Amino acid sequence: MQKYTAKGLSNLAGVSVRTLHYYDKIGLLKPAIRTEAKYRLYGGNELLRLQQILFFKELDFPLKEILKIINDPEFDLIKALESHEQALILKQKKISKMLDTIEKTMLNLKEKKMITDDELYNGFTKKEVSKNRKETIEKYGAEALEKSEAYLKKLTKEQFEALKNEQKEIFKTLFKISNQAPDSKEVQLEVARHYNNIRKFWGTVGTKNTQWKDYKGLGELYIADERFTIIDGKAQPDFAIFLSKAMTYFANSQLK
Amino acid sequence: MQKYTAKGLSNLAGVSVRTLHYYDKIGLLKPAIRTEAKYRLYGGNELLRLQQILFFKELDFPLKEILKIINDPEFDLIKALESHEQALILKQKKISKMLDTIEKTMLNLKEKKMITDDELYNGFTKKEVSKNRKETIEKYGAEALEKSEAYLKKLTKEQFEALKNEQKEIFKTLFKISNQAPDSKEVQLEVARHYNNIRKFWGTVGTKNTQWKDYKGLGELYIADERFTIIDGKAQPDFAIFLSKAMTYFANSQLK
DNA sequence: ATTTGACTCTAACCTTACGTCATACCATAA
DNA sequence: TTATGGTATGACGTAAGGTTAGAGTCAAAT
Repeated sequence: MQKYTAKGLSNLAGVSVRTLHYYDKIGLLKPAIRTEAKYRLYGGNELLRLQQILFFKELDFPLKEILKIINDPEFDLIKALESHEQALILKQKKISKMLDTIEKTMLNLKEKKMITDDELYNGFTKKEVSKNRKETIEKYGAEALEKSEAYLKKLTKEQFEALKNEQKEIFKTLFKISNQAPDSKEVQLEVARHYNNIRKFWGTVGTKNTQWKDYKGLGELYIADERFTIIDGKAQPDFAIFLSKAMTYFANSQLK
Repeated sequence: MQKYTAKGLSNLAGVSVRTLHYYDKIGLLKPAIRTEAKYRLYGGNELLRLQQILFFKELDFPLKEILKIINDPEFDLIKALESHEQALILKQKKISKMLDTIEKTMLNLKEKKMITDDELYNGFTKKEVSKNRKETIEKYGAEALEKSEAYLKKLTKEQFEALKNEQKEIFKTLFKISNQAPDSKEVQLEVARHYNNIRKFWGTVGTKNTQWKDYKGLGELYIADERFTIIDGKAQPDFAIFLSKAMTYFANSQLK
């Protein structure tokens, strides 16, 4: 009868040598003999037994169960298969539910979702857009703009509208006192209100640390996209810069 | 803001306290504060964060993945959901395959399958059957008979027919030399042939040890069921006893 | 005869997501 | 004041092996 070394059997059956060691240890598949040097040697019977093991393993039976099944001929195979079948059906149902949930979640996200590039810059001509981008890049670097846009695209439309509309009042108040220093007490107080107002859109996503970074990024976004700082119908780029400075100061002061 | 103690949050969210400890340790959910006595206290934010965690956990995301998702707002949630969806679909397909295989296996087993009590004793009148059983019990004990019958019922029809028919020749040879001692060399040689012949029906099921036990059980079966030892049309109960002895001797000698 | 290179052995630690003690500390009500 | 019950840390256990590490073995090539 032919003998297989560990590697040999491993190659034949497509399992790792470690697996054979393990099966040996737990008594699932002992080698036919051990050489003088303790080498495992398997014969044809062991190959067949291994194939049986792999059959049940394919069906996701735990090894302990497999051990029972092939060691104990008294074992009621049909019953085992039936109960295993039930378990698998349950698993399948659970997965179906999860798939449903994922489907719904994605639909939700996609529906309320992501502003397209077009939407992002609607109301501007392409020329204006590229000019705006160019200027922003010159002043703040390409990275800052990229981060701003990436952030913006992650907002839902809902959040985008909220950003544009819900804070008009705070912005008006801030605009009025924008002759003061960005780090003055009065300005900072109003910025704090702005922060609290906006924070709810982030929910609990992100650590506090990343939220401060986001908040600074939002300031840069205000500079990059004039629509946010339209006060009484007119864009106010200087105010956007003032605002960003005030926000950055606020975030930094909160960081420690 | 309201505070939750470990148990409190655990009750609210339906997770164990140990889970909270664990999430704390791996940095997935830190308590808002620790009291003087190191007690964990969670706030509303932590409750929300925990609910997010549980949402993804429900979808079978590993905790590491969840950590990334809710800590890094840059993380592409949709992509993550999509790839997870694919993984789940694959899982489902795999399970479907397994269910198929199980179905087929069970069909196979049931088709070729299990001898009914009727079949087991067809050809005998009920009286003869109960007499046979009674005698066997008297001679070998109830346990031996039960084991024999249990074994027999686990055979497929195919195997049952094989047992009845395929060994006629070996039996005839053995019958001829049944005047010798059961442990004589010549008898044992023939028994070895019988063993090798029959062993193929067991395949690789069972350890060698249990196979020897089975072989002895088979000997008792021959005594209990006269159909196996019909030589040239006549039942040979004495031969059955002789045979069983020879088989037992063979099995015992092989055991060491 | 020796040196490679490919294998082999055992032992031990690592992984996931906690459950389950063990031991000691803390808080509150009767 | 004690009984009761919550809390903390630490350590071990789970399933099925993966992954080194250190040491021994085998056959072929030099």
